[in-house]
Amino acid sequence: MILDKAIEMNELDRFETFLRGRGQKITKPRRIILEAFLNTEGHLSTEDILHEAKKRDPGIGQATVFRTIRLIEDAGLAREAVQEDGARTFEHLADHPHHDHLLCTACGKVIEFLSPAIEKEQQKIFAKYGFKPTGHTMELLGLCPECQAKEKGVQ
Amino acid sequence: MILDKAIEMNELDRFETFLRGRGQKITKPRRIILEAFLNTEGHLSTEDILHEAKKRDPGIGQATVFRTIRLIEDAGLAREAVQEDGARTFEHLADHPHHDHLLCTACGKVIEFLSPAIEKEQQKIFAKYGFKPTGHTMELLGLCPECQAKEKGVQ
DNA sequence: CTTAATGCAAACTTTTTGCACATCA
DNA sequence: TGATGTGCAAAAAGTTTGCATTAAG
Repeated sequence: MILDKAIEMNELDRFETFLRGRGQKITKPRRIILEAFLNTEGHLSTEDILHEAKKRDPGIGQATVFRTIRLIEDAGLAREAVQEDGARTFEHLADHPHHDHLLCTACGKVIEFLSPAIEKEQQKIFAKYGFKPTGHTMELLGLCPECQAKEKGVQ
Repeated sequence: MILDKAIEMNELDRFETFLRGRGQKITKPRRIILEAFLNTEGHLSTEDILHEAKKRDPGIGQATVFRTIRLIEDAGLAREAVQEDGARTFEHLADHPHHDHLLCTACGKVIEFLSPAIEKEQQKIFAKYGFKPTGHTMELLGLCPECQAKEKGVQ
């Protein structure tokens, strides 16, 4: 708990520094929305974030959530991660340097992984086409062991 | 032209077989929408597809486009490829077995590539977590050589 | 105090649905 | 002919914007 808090403070600080740097204000709703986002694990939809924020302060409006998510993204604390079904979700970035996703198309389970071999190959692709890398996303889709078992049982 | 037509007939056939297999009907709007989609290169938005279909038959409604795109996807002839900005686009699949994308975040240019080394590593990831692979998407984001040059010039 | 941010509601955008009519098998 | 599909328009979702009020610096 103490550790969690420490990480969160750190991110709150980063967010505040970011806002101050752009001459923007540090407001209660912004702090609440960031906190709601940081304290919830996984891939959150805008709706999830609104819901979490409302738990903390029911007066929060969704417009503010949308506006603040954009700020959190700009501050480099969140990344939009589009799901298979096209749903827009956001994931933490600061305490999650970089990873790719392996997801189960049946139950929606998400496993995060990092493959240095793949990262290296990606750099080769960038170099081959003369691109300056700025980022990448990779999603591997499949059936997790549990869902494979379930599938066999049912059919 | 003759070759194009041959490929297209082939895909139309596949689509018709798919529909027949599900007891669904092969209608003029469905043929027109598939044709509009197949004859336009690149990554199409739903709007693009509607526009192309309307060129061929102005009577086509957007609801039919949405309903038919889903069929085309289900038939395995198209894949949804979500763009950086969250826009929903579709790309051909049948004449385009598999590839990944390298895209320029400045001008939106898309380069398709295939890296056997990456494909092999991906299989290892699936195996490591016991997943049965069903697909994957990978997008590398960067600045293309032209936009790098432009950036230097301006700044 | 001054400027920016908020919450609400209305406006937009994109996608889906209901239904009377048309079309395919 | 009977079931399915179509186009239209209305409804739903999801997101953004305008504006009077509130709050931060």
